[in-house]
Amino acid sequence: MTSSSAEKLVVIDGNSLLYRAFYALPLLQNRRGEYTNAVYGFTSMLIKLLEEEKPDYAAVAFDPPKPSFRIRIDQSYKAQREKAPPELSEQILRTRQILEAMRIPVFEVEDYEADDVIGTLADRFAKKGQAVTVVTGDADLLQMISDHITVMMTRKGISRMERYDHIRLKDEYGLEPNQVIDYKALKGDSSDNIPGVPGIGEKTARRLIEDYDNLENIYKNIDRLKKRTADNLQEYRDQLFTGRELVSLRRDVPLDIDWEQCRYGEPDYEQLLLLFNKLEFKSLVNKLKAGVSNNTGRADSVHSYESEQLESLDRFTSLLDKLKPGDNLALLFEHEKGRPYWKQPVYLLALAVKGDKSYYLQPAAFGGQETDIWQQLAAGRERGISLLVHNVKEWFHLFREIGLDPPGFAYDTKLASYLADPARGSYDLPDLLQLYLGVEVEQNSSKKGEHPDFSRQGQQLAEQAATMFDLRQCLQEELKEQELEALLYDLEMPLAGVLSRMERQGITIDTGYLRNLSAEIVNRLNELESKIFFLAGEEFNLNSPRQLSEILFDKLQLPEIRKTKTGRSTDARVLEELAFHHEIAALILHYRQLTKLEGTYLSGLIELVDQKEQKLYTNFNQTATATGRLSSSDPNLQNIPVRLEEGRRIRRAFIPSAKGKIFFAADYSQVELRILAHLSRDPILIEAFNTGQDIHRRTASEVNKTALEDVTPTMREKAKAVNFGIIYGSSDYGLAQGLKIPRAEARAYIDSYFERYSGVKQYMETTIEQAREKGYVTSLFNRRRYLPEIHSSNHNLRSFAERMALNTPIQGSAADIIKMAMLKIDQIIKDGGFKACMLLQIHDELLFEIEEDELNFFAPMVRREMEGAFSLSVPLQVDLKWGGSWEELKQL
DNA sequence: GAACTCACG
DNA sequence: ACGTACGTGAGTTCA
Repeated sequence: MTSSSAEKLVVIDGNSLLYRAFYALPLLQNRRGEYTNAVYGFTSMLIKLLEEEKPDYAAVAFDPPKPSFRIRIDQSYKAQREKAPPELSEQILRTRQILEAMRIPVFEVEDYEADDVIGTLADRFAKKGQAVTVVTGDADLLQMISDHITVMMTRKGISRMERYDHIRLKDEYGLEPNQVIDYKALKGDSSDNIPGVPGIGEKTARRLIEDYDNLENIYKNIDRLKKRTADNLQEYRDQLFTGRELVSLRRDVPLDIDWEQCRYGEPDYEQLLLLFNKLEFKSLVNKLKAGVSNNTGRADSVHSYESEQLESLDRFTSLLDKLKPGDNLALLFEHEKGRPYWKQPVYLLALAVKGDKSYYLQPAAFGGQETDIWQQLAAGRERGISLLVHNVKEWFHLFREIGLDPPGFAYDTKLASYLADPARGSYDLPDLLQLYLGVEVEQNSSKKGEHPDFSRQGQQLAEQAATMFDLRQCLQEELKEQELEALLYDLEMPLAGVLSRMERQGITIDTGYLRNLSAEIVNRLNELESKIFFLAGEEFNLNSPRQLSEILFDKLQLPEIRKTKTGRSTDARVLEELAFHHEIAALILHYRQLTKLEGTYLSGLIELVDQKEQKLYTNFNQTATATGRLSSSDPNLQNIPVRLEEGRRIRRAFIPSAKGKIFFAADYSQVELRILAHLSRDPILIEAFNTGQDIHRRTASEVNKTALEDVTPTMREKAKAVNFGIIYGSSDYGLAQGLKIPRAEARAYIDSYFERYSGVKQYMETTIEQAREKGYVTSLFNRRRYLPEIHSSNHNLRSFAERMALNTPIQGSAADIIKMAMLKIDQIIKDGGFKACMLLQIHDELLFEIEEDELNFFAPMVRREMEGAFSLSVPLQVDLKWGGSWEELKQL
């Protein structure tokens, strides 16, 4: 028996556990499409084992890729065994990386199996009089059991393991450890291709061993056996002894063992966390973190959560003065509530010094000296201190608001994490800390109206600041791997500066005009409402689709065109149908149109106009879309009506901020189709753009196989819809809806398109193929979007992912290009002494307000920079317009 | 908070 | 047999 003072070795049968994990768990994948089930199962078994066994030493053995010496004893040994499926083999490398991060040595010896290595390790360790636990799913290893060696066998799935010592072995199998070999040789093993002896199965083998102890003794007493058994034993004697040789573990594998290297201590937490995050093992990340903080002394070296409030400017100054060039400072702050957010006072600032303490302070408490704080931070940057922030755009705002030039910021964890995975829902710091580091930060628990506890909030923010260094480390490695660094440093981070200027500039609104328009629309709404109620024969809530559908389909018995998830659809397309049956439908359509205008764009916008400046301040969100586009919110100025005349009148309220200024707009023409031409290298598409043809007309002529001159307006309209469809991922159903034609006809258009544009067809096919292979697609600038559902067995989800795979490189590249152009133009405005201001970006269009007399210089510059932002295999074309309001822009 | 509808590119 | 065009944000209703 083992004495309590003895040290313990855990030695693991790597292949056995990995196979077990693989088959016990469903085929899990991470969002990149990498299979992870075996790694996950293996790792969680390993962690559980280490927790329970608390070994002093640990080692793992793997089978080498080539067959062992046993193949020379018997050519058919393991011959029938199938190769591991690729979904499993691709997980071996990751498993080894995990073991490396856990600092557990891996043994793999050519010409020997893992079992032999385990036998040798266990034997040598046990000979020192110490305890060994062998972990496996393979009963062969039960032969190792001794006073010093026990075997943990995996059972059912991955959650349970059972320990075998010689008592349990005797109880369950009726065997002594050294009898395991003879027993198995007798009964055979189909999985290792050990034939055994015909007619002898588990029962007989067990009885024979029980009665006669070993093979030699069985043969000595062969006369006492049943004739049939005896005959078979005689006939298959050679085979039986060969089998025994195959089953016997070697305990003399030539190994140089340095036991100190096997000593189990601290894993490399950072490396392990990084791996778990890549593999998306959320529960293990949490477990690891929990383990880390339980492990006393370790928590402090991972994160220092100590923070101190700075009560005076002197304390702040001396803190900054102590910092040396190359030091890192993480910064977070919080505004008071209000709009626009960047005009609100900062009530809390938190700082963390890398490798040192963190601090928080209340800038307003320093009286008139608040500006000094920001000045000193900027000066710190000048002295070579790296500033690490989360959402650099807010910092640009902060400095501009107090009239300082913003310093350079070294890293933005928000933008970095967006590039690492732009489809994620949230980029809030606490969420990222949870996701990447498994850190559960205390969230501000003060409820509305409750007085927030400043020091508590300060400590929370300081704690978050302190963890940003580890977050940056993770993100830097991830971005380097994905080659996203240029996109971060040269595009998104500088763009944040441009966006902050645009947001600050705001856009002037003619509120009086908007109010008049609102009044007019409200009047017309009232009239419409009365007419509708009269036709319906009763009053009801027109804004409720539910009540409306009761009126239309139950009371008026109009035909139900389409269903929604929960009821009968009443959307515009349905109402257009119904207009053929009843005059109420057209009125409702008009009502809907006007309520939208009134609610969202008239009274909705008026409320948001800054009274003092008569301006609207939008937010350009840089981390909102999965494709790389910007979005605009509070208010959204990227969806101001333009298509219908009635809505277009809203734009008349958007005016330049002063006399002598005009609006100037520049928009890319057909940018997405041009990008498609470039990406697909389709000769027809390229030629059409290179010769400056009307692309929809050309498509119509190709698809209908008619001469360009014979294309009718209807044909062109349909071709336009087809071109849209192609960009969106082309489905016949979608095109049919867009064109209001039968699906078969839509199918025919698409087929005809792909017949002519075979380059596009091929591009689509290879794009989907690559998405499947890699699990993601990329834009021109290497912006990446993961599409985990491309592997879904659900047809619907998979088709969605395939259309995203087709659309994202196109939409994303267009976003890359206009962002690049914005950077260049912004730079030139600053350098060239232009008074122009960039106001809005609407995906393929930029709106500026400029001095009337600089139009002649400014316009060609903008065209040059936008068209030259990136060189495609077709020209980029930019159309220019100008005017006195956003409504009346005339072609330049 | 989900569902529906609708404004934009 | 399936049921969808791609990407957003905002207002309203209703459970």
